[in-house]
Amino acid sequence: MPHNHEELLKHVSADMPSDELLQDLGDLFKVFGDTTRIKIMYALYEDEMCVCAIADLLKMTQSAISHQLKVLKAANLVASRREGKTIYYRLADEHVKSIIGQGYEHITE
Amino acid sequence: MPHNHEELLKHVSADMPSDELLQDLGDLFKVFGDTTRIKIMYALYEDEMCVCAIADLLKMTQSAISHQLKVLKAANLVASRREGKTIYYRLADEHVKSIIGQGYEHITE
DNA sequence: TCAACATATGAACGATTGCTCATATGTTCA
DNA sequence: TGAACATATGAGCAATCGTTCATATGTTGA
Repeated sequence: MPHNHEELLKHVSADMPSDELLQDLGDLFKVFGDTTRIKIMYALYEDEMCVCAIADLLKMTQSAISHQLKVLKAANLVASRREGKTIYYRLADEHVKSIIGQGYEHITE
Repeated sequence: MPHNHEELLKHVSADMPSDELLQDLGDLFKVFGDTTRIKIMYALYEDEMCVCAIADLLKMTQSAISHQLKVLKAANLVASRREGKTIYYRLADEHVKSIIGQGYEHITE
């Protein structure tokens, strides 16, 4: 007979967040899971930037950057403001820095 | 003439980590970017668990869990020990909890 | 109002990902 | 040693992802 985990499972599943929240968590981290988006967030670490400056910095097309900014914005990781023709993006809150910071610590150990 | 960001770019790119590190960061977060793996990490939050207990808990096949544990282990997010036929997995370090914790805070605001 | 600029968006395509299925490896006990 | 159990692994397939290309939207100044 395969071994029995009934007790353990009862305990652990009681402490598990809802499937919906776990799905949202995965979706959030998926946004961090791409080098281009990580670079964009790092670029915005200190100051806001317009789309074409980010494109110049990363040597990528304006379109590619724009698509990724949309993803970042949908996840509430960046915010933007318009100034004439230009749109400036900035990090939306401190979580971005602390999440990246923790990741940084993990890989540089 | 499109507008000029030379000064800004010089400053920002000086503060950017290496491409290799940014790639590693993206790869790390990619591992967090899947609901199954998030669930596994949550299951291990309090205590170690064997593979079949995790499979039972998540109602998934042993094979699927085993594949994902391999990904988690390659990223140094979980560690394992053998006890007879059974292999117990546990979280590898505190970064897992703090990264998930920061993500949790971000989405529950 | 129209040309130039800045950004956004939709379709399409190649690459990556997560699961399943079949099977292999490793361990215990009779 | 061989049957039963626990886990790992490789191939294959559908689904998702990130980019490009073409084009649309929005803003300014002449």
